[in-house]
Amino acid sequence: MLTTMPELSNGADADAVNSLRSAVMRLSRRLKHQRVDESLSPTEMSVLGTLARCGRATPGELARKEHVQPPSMTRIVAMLEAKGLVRLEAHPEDRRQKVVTQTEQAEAMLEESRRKRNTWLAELAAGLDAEEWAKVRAAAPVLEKLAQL
Amino acid sequence: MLTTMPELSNGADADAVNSLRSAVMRLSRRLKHQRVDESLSPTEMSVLGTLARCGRATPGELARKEHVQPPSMTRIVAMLEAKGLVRLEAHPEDRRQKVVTQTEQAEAMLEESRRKRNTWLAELAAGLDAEEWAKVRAAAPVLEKLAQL
DNA sequence: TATTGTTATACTCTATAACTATA
DNA sequence: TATAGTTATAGAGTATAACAATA
Repeated sequence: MLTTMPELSNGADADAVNSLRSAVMRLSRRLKHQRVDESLSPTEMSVLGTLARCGRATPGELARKEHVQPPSMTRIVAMLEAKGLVRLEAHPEDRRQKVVTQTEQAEAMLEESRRKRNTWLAELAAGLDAEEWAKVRAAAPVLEKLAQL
Repeated sequence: MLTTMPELSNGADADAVNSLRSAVMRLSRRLKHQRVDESLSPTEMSVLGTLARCGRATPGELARKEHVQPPSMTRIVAMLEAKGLVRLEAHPEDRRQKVVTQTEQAEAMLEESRRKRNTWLAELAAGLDAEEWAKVRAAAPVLEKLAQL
C-alpha cells in the first residue's frame, strides 16, 4: 500500500523514532531521579554544561539552546546565581541584554559531579556489553545535534 | 592521577554519559512539545506503547516499567480508561491486582499517531545524514534497554 | 504482616500574559 | 515599533503520606 508520508531518503524510519522516543522519555525520567547533585534540577545541570562548552551566553541564547521559554530561563539563572554557580554581567553593547558566565565554584561542582556520575554509570555499565556501549557512544553526539536542530 | 572511580571495563566513559544525559534531557523537552496527540501526555503515550508490546500488564508492572510511582500510574491509567484507550479487568488469581489491556481504539490511535510521527520525523531527518541516522537506529534498542535496567 | 492499588495533598518545573527598559 | 528580560500567575505531571482491601 502506498502511503502519503514524505520520502525519508536518508534511512530514517518510523520504528526507530518510535523506539527512540519511548527510550528518551523513560531515560529522562530516570535521570531526573539519579541526579548527581540533589540541589540542582536536570535543566540547571544542563545549563551549566552548556555554559562550560560555550563559555558565556545571554539568557535568551540559553533559553533557545535548552528549548525553554525566556521566563523559565530567568528563574533557572536566578537559582544558579543564588547558589553562586553563575555570574550575571551587563552586556557590553546592548543594555537590554545580560551575559551569564560560570564561576570557579561551578567548575569544581561539575568536576565533583562527574565523579558521582561515574559511580552511577558503573552500575548501569554492568548491564551492557562493550558493543552496546560503543553504539551509545557513537549516537550520543548525534542525539545532541538532534536536540539542537 | 589515580581516581577512586570503579573500573569501566566495557568501554563506557564519563564524557559519553555526560553528553548522553544532556542530550536525553533536552530531547525529552522537545518531545514533550512535539507530541503526536495533543490530548495525551508523553507518559500516557509511552504506557500505550508498552501495552502494545506486552499485551497486558498490572498497574504495578506498568509503574515499574515506566519508572513512575504507583499513585502516578493510577492517575495515568484512569485517564487512559476515561478516553477509552485501555480496559481494566479483575486479576484472575489475585483480587488485589487489576489487569490493564489496550482497546481497539488505542490500536487505531497508535496507527494514526505513527503517520503523524513520520511527518515530524521527515523534518528532523533533513538535518541528519544517512550515517548519523544509522547511529541513532543502532543505539535506539540499547537506549530502551538502558531505560529498563 | 506484607503487598496492591487508591485517595488526598503538596511540590517542582515550565508556560502564558502582562509589564519594563532599551534599541 | 521591536526586542531582551522580568514579574505574576496558572497548569501539567509527579511524588509522598495515609488508607483500604486482599494475600
